[in-house]
Amino acid sequence: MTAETEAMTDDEIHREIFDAIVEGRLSPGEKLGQDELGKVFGVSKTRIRPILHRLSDQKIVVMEPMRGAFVARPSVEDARAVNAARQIIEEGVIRAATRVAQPQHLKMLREIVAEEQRAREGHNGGRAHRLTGEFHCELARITGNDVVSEVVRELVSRDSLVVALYQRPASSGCSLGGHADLVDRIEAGDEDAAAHAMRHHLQDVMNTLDLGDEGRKSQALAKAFAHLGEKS
Amino acid sequence: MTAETEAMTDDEIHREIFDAIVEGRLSPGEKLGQDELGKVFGVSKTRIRPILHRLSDQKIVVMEPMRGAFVARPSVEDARAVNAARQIIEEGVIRAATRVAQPQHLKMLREIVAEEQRAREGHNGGRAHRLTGEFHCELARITGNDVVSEVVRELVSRDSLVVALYQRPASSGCSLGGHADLVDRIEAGDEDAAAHAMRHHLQDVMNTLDLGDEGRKSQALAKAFAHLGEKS
DNA sequence: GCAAGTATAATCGTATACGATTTGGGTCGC
DNA sequence: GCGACCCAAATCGTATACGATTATACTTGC
Repeated sequence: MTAETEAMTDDEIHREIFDAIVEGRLSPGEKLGQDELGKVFGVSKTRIRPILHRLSDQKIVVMEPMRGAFVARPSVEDARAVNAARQIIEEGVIRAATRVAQPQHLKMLREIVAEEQRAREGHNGGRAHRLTGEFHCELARITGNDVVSEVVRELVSRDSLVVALYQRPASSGCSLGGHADLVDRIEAGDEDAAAHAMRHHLQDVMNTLDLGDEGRKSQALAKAFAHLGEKS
Repeated sequence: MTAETEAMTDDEIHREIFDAIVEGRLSPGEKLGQDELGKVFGVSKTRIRPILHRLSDQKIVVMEPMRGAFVARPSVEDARAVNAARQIIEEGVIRAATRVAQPQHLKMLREIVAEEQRAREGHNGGRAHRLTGEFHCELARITGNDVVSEVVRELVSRDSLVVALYQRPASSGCSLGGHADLVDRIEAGDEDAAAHAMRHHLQDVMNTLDLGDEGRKSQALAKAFAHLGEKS
């Protein structure tokens, strides 16, 4: 269990929890006990608390006063806000990327798209989703600006929780051609077309989500026992 | 001194230090002792440490291991990176803002521009600079997206330290017409022109800085005693 | 039998205490 | 006189300890 007998740095512990959440190993709403995490990583909760606060700043954890930390459970409004923010910010990103993109960059992007395709064909939804995020991060990296990369990375990680909560069961392979299309526009050097495609791509992703039934966040139980009663 | 006998929440303490840095009350490089801050706010350093870490995540404080926390002292590369990131991200922001701007929004922007002008005429450089940041934040607010507003706010705050370090002494009133021009483009509804103007505006701000002499960050002492010897 | 009130256990938030590391000054040797 | 070494004071980082608050289970009255 505590395989790491070696001392872990705060950043390592942070990344461990961060990845566990973004990759779906920890589900939204799950409790993150301080003493419990402390025992897992072999440290005291004195070091756990600031890490939880940091995750809270990144909006992938929520801390309820005197109750503890939980994996964030973004509301429908949050989901729409993050997606809208991505439409605004990543428009600037893809415009900048289109201006400076080199053949090597396009090659890298196409490789990710291909891997994504393979993952989908193998019905590996989790891996496909990870690569989707990776694509957008790599796109940001083309700008050569670490600050931009960090911002995009944060937004993408927040979206991970959104899809974990609101993804339609059978629609893991939705916007198949979206990314390939973006690369084409970038390669063509058509900045306006690339920007337009990006906005619609993100809008498409939004539309594949199941944001209609508002109560899904608290309907996990209702869904689990749906077979008991059909009415209400 | 500790006027606040009432208990302050962590966020209040955070904001207090944050504002002190952004408004220039604390200069880049200044030491932020944990025990010292604890005594100032009447709490223990257990509560100070996470706050310093949070400021460190926001990149306006740096924490050197086993040495303590200091007000950040962004390098020339950092300065360029933040400005470049703003050019990329705020292009998306001003495009989105141009699409949805209402007369009331333009009125608000023009008021800020006017106040800025007055502050400059009154040779109140500090206030003028604060309003410059306010302008960009208000622009982001037009999008109606809190996530975007937060991102812009963070970038603007980081730029505060850059100008505190690299601003040319006599050039506090540099890009006078820049903001008014931006509002005109938005009012005209010309998205491309607004985006173009934004990029050049940020580039202009960059050009007014004194990034040439690389060592300015550690030349505070050298400059203070420049009269002693001209050679070196 | 069920609801309300109470007591206990568990957990959070903060202060205090203690080892680890750095910094500045002083001393010794050259 | 100058540099290297060493020691003490200060500060950081972490663990432990303790009050405060909440959740759970039990008891009691209706």
